Amino acid sequence: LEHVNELSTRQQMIATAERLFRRHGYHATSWRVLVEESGTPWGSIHHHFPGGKEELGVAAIELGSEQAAAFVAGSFARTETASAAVRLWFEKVAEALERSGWELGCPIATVALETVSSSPTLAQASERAFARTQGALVAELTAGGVEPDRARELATLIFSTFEGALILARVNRSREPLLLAGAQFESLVADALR
Amino acid sequence: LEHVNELSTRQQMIATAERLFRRHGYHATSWRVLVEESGTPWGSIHHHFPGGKEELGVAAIELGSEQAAAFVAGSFARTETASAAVRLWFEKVAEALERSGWELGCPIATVALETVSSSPTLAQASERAFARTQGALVAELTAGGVEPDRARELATLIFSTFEGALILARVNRSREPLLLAGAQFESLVADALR
Amino acid sequence: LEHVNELSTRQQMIATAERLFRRHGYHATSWRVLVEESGTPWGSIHHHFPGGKEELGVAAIELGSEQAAAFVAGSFARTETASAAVRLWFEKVAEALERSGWELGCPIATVALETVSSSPTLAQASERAFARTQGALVAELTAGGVEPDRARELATLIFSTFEGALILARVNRSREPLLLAGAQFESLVADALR
Amino acid sequence: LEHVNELSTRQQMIATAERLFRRHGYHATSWRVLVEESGTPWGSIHHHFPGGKEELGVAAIELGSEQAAAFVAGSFARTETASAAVRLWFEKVAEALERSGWELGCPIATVALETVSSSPTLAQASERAFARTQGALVAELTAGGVEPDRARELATLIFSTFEGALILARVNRSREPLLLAGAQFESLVADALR
DNA sequence: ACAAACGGGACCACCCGTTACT
DNA sequence: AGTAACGGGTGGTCCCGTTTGT
Repeated sequence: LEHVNELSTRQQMIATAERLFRRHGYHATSWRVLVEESGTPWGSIHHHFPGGKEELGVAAIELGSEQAAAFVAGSFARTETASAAVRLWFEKVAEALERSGWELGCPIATVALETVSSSPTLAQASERAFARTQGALVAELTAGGVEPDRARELATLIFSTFEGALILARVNRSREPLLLAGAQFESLVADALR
Repeated sequence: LEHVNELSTRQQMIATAERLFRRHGYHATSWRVLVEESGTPWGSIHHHFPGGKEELGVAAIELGSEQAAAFVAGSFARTETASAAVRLWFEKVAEALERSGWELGCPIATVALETVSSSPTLAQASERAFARTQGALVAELTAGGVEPDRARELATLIFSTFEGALILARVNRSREPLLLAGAQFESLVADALR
Repeated sequence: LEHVNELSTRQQMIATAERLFRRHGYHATSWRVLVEESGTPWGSIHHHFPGGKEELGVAAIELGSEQAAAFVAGSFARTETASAAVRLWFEKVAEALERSGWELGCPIATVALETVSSSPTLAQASERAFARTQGALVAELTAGGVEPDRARELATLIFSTFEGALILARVNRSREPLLLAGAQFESLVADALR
Repeated sequence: LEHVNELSTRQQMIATAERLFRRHGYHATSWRVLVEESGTPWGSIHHHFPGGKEELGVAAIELGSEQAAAFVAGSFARTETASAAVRLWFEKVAEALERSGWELGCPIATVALETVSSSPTLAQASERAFARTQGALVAELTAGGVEPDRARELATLIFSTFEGALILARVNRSREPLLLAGAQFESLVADALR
């Protein structure tokens, strides 16, 4: 029973951190706000994260990439063709973004940009996180019938656009960049399937 | 003469801020570091930026968007077709990024992501800055022969990809995402020119 | 007028620090207590001591050694022979210690012992401070007629005993160690004068 | 068997504490560092030291005074006259101090100075510890032929000098203060033996 | 005897904005 | 146009003691 609690405290901190990092970024998220939002105890911070805030950042980024990869997989699971899956993915993300009041962007990008030039640890975590998400996309495209080399190329392109469109959509408070990209890549992937 | 000096001090602060924001982001850049890096006087901060750090942020973002728009225009000026220009743009940015030790990313994106959900002033400045850069791209594409409506769509798509590829390139320390996108959009723009 | 105030704030902080370091040592003296005791503003700490607590420590140690050297000189000024001066010095220190409720020991020794193995900066400051005080004693002994080489030896011996007796007197809440040492060195110095 | 283990763990913690207190003092020595250095388990702290850090401090000081008293006795055991013993004592301590990289000073003085004005418990422990060491010296001098009253006086003087010279030697990274004092007291004790 | 987590609080560093004065 | 100091506040880290459960 306690084991559940222990897991829960650390996990709850990470989940809250992931949300706060998405919204306000790494530096603007303080431990104080984190414990207030998550309802977890101050005093256990150092116990659960002996590596300090950096360790929290790494954990949050990892959680974010897991969720992102799962989101990709979910879109492919719900559609018949890879091309439709890509479109659905972009559309669902656009919807979720709008529903959050344009607040919940990519859980990796903000922290990555803030820390890539100052914290090697977080920079590597960001790289791994992007690679994992992109890897999920490559796997799904290949499974969907795209030739492996082309799948890798396409995934890099699509994922780049995804990240950029997510930023533009958030700043412009508009789904358009994501929807446009979704439509464009639907046909591009369809071409690759022939 | 004095007016020149004042302008110069302010301008120097903004230029240094633009560089530091690109590298470390908004919150991780303090006035102290700024005056150390720029060699400008402490005491003039409030005089030149009565609006505080936010005003500095707005100015830096504006400077960044001017430079980005000029960079786009430069690529189109140096090539014959719009499709070649897009490719050149991505390639040149990739080169510049690598030359900076993968440190100098987009001057708008980092600050935008950090502040979009907390500072309306900076959020609006980011939106305007993205719009200006994207607008330059639309103008060039139209001037290059792309049909206006398609030019707007293409510009949104290309710019989205540009922003995302810039992030991935920086985090992965690789030009590939930018080069891949450049190549892809060269043919897409070429299609639009027919 | 303001110049006076400025001097006063930093100087007041140092004076209070010297007192607190004497009483409780370096690590047990916090900035919070310091500003409370001295009535100086929190916000100016970093302005007056950009080097942080270490810089405060160095300044306090320097002040302490100045006062100690002045105390030595004062004893020699008030007596006719060097031997009587040494005795008077030990006696006056013993009185002062008792009057302070056995709280105000050596302003250098505590900080020195706490930091000699961890802060080179403070270790050097301690060494300089001891050297200055001991140097004052050498100068006075020489001026009093002791042969220079013997004066240096005697000063080292007397100062060692002074520091140790101060500790024992404080811990035992007794003037005896200091008085005993004073009496012993009176005759030793008298021997050196023949 | 279990009893042996328990004793050993506690004893190991005390021994490590004694070393760390000598080097860095009481306040700069944390439980975390202690368990890391000693390799003893976290969870046993409260079991072995229900009185908290203060109890550890008392135990370390007691251990220190035992070792110091034994060191004194050892010097007297290895020499024929009390005067030679005193000199040997100072010389051996000077050697040991230098061998430790000028890090291992008196196991009592640092903690004593840090806590004498804030923790009555530790202050009393320090007083007892000094008294025990000094008492060993008195006993040896008396056994060596010094008249009891003079032995007490001499011991106070010598021990004062010992403590002070140990500080100066450590801060100056020089054996000189200890050697000088040893030589001086050799003749002083020799005088007392006549 | 040990382990894991809680829990509040304190540490020093540093932040940004403002004021008084040159 | 620039200086120096003020001023409150928060940053992340770490501390020591306690509790709960093996």
